[in-house]
Amino acid sequence: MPGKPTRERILEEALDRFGTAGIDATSLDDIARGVGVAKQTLLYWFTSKEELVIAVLQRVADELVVEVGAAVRGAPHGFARVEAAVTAVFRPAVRRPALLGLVRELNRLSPELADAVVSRMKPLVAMAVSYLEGEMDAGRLRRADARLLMAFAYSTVVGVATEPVALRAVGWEPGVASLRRLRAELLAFLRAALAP
Amino acid sequence: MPGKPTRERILEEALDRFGTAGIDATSLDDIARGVGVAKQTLLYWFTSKEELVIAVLQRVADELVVEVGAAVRGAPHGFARVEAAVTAVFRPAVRRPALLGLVRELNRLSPELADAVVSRMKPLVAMAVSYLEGEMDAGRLRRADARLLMAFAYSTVVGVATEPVALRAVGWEPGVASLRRLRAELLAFLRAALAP
DNA sequence: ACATCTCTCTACCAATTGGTAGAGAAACTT
DNA sequence: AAGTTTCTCTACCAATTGGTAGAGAGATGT
Repeated sequence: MPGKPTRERILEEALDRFGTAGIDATSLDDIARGVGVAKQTLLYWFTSKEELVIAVLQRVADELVVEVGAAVRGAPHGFARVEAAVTAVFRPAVRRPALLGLVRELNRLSPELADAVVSRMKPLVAMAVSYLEGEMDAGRLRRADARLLMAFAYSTVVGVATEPVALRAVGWEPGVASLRRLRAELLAFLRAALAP
Repeated sequence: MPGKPTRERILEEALDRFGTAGIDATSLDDIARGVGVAKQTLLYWFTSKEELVIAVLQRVADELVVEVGAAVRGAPHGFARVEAAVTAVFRPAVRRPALLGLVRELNRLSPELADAVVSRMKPLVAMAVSYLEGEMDAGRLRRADARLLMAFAYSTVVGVATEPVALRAVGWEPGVASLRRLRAELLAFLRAALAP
């Protein structure tokens, strides 16, 4: 039982379930059973399911923002920086597929909730956009609508990371080696798409 | 009440709900209420929820395969053909966002069900892959793993079409004009990514 | 006229949903 | 030692879930 405190374990289990099965399709009983605790223990730590959802979303948003932000700031300029961002998104996605799956759940959340999460990401987005525009001005990236460009890159990365079925449809089989090649091809794809 | 037959209206309503809210999160009562009919009428036409799910999935898969297949076959060679495919996927996605949303639901289906749908798409995938490889051999497309290339392109298109929240996060606002620009930028993105 | 088939309904059912009430144990304060 | 706070539990609850049983209405065939 010990190790991490109960609240922590609830949050992690909820993150996994919400991200893979979907929020609406995950019951408090599911989570409680996964943690090995009574459902009422969840409702002690989070007074309602919605509160639990909010807590999980905040955690995911913060984690992603911090992780990606750090990786990007630490990388040299040029495409290497884009590469660092992609890798930073990709790593946790592989380790924990539910993470990006949860980001996708945003689309079926109430607008207020979704907005709350999105606004946390705003600074990171703004930073990325102004960086991309700078690179375009310097001629190091293809000139285009930087905001949409980012949306496309995001879609591509998150899509690949969260859609095993689509990858299976094109004959891809999971594994460490093939995963490495997948990332390499993905970066080549993005590099070509962004090159001037 | 009349117009389309009941069974048809059930299928359409189910498609919309499954695609937007998710399959598990959609109850038979929801669908019945949407159609304006008693829940038991659903269970007359489809003996269980699973059967309804299967019927909806088959319809979506067939529709997409036929529509995209026709568009592609009718287009000239080169990138124009890719463009035709993207447009063919994009059009129904805009008209009916639930369509591609449902494709995403595949990831949380039972493997057997997902496989059944995927195998219907296999011929189209095979055709696309061999076409891409031909173009690469002819030097009209960047040399790369054609299968992964397709997975990336798919992710990008479907992601943009089904994730309004992500688009809002980069400051995009829906509308006919901006939608047109979105598609133009998306095609430019793909063209750059695929160009030799 | 009668029977059959097609379709939709009302009336239930057991299981599961998110949530409430409150008991019991253990660990701090005083 | 007594009281208070922190944490987890059992026992419920009304509402909703997917699904069953079967009645009734309307058309069609004989």
